[in-house]
Amino acid sequence: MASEQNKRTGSVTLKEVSEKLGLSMMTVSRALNDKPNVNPETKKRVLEVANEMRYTPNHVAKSLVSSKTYTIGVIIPEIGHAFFPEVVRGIEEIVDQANYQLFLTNSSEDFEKEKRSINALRAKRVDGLLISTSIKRSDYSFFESIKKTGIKIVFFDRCIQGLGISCVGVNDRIASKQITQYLISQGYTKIAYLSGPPEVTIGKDRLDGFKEALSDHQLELNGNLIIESGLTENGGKSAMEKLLALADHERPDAVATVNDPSALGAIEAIKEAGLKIPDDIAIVGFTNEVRASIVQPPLTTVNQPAYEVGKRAAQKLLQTIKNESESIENIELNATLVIRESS
Amino acid sequence: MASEQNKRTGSVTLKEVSEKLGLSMMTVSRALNDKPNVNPETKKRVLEVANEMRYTPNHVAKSLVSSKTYTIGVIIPEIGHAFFPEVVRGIEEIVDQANYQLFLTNSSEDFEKEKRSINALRAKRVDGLLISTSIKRSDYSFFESIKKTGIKIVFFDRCIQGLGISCVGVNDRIASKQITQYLISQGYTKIAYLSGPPEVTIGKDRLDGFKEALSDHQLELNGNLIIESGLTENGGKSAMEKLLALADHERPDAVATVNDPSALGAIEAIKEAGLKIPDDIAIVGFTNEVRASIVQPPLTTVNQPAYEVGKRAAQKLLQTIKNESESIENIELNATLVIRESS
DNA sequence: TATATTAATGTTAGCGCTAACATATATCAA
DNA sequence: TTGATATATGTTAGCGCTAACATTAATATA
Repeated sequence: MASEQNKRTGSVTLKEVSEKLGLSMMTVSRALNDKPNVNPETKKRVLEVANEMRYTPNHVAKSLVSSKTYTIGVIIPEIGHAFFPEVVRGIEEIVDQANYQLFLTNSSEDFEKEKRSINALRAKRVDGLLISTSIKRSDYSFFESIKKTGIKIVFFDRCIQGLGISCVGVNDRIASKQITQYLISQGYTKIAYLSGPPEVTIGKDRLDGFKEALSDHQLELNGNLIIESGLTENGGKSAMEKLLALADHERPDAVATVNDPSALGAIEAIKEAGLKIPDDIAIVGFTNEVRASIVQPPLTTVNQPAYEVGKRAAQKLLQTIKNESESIENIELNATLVIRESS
Repeated sequence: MASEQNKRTGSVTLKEVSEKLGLSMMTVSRALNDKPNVNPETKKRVLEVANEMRYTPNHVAKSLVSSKTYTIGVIIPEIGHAFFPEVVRGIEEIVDQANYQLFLTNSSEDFEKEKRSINALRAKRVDGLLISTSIKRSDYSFFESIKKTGIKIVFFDRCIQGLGISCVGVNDRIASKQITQYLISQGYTKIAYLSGPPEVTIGKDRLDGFKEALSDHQLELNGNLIIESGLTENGGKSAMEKLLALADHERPDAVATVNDPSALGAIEAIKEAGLKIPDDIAIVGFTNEVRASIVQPPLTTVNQPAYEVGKRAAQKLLQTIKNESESIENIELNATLVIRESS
């Protein structure tokens, strides 16, 4: 293209602009960065010429000088889960407003990949990291060691406690308690629960909330009515089939579930058994994914403020980056009940 | 923490590692980057000490030297649309395999934001850009000008032709033609169409495919049966209401639509009118979003290979980055019909 | 008038790294 | 023994930019 272009990279450098103007690089730099002590007319000329030459500042060089990259890294366990794109939308909005850019990596629930990504992002010198971890075991030494490097981190949705790292999540225990209380208030008494994997926080917290609601209302906790379904539709279906195979006097009149897919699977099983929802068995989900409103009958569930989680996590991270002494917080957002016809 | 840490950034530098080892920076650099002419024993020591000191190479500095950042930028119109997270998943997979990182920005269908993001990413010196543009007008001068800067670009899903930029998309015209042909093969003859905005490629292409299928089968094109619905559920519903208000002899026996939301809206209208699907009116969608399989009756629609679009686009971009003389291609992936009960 | 003050610009050095060239030592052929 | 060749290491310069200090010219103050 134009003759002023740099041979090496194809882009115009400060030096080239300053030579064209007959000024020092420093003056041009000051003019372009709104620094004081630049003659207004000089500034005008600089801006004109820089524009004309299509000068684009090299942020790589800027970052090397300032040791700030204005980038953050985001680690998502699975972008395919409807929850996370919404979180990312929230993060992106805040990050964009602050003129940061966002590196996205999808760990696909693979902790090895997550580690590789985090290390790559550290090498890229991101100013901070927003992590929803895929780790299932309790070996948090990796996070301990990267915390020691001083990089700013905020966890979201899937948090690890006790590391002194801020976290933004949804209070799953309370939400699960609320939706169970709702079932109880509707007069159901034999309430079953399709639980998630106990080693994952959401699995544990939601089950805890369920149990708490029962005991608050002096309802007996029947161990036979708590079945592990995992987080999938298939899991929900086969778990429900087990419940339906119980003797009449044990059979539940309502089912709470760890998430919507699990509830959707359970609905299938109930329908196949020729039973009516909610007349024979009521059911509630957790997540409020797209299908929840359209399944027959529409599913009562819990809406998680995904977008808000993203926004708050990003805000917290940017504050932590800006302010060396920012406090470590555990921010829990409240989910809301979405009452539909399945209960 | 450890005393070897750099005062400025908190991270260990090559210089610090080399001083500890009593070697020159160059030797250490060579050892760490698997360059030839390093004594195997020296290399071993270097690796040990670097590890011990938790040395993390500074890619910002590397990038400045090499003018390669191993990053690409991805511009998405709306991460909230189910199609795009899948595309991103495909992109991420390829990009990760090649040890690149991915900057994600969500333009929210706002072209001004899109431009700002592209410029910011250029300043960050991304090696390439993957763009699904939000532009609706036909002023492509912005893309012409950034193309001149020499940055590598591949469009995906929403392409702009005639700029000499590669593109990976789904052949909407053919897919739309196929699903219409399917309706025809089922014996429907009075087929209506709920169209998208004509100024968007998908709006135009899908309508074209519909028309082509009709004319290929010598079916008359009744202008009254083509109604603009936009891309939303509400639009689909009110467009369908207009069709239902037609005189009996004009009323369609089947409806093809520009996308699933529009079809879902139309289904609502048909149900409210007390008509049966597909007995009174058949309907087909386009996109195969999550709700399509769960709506009553399950919706016959077109499945777009979103994940594949992402993969191919990322592959093409990486090739374009690697190979200066990579050809400009227009890659069209085929959508597949998903036959369900609504037709 | 001499001197301090401010405004506008310039020079130097360095961010962390590596390419390119330079040097030292060991190994080989003739 | 001499120089040629290969191996291992070191030195210099520079990527594009800016902080910090230096200089010059213009203005204000005593």
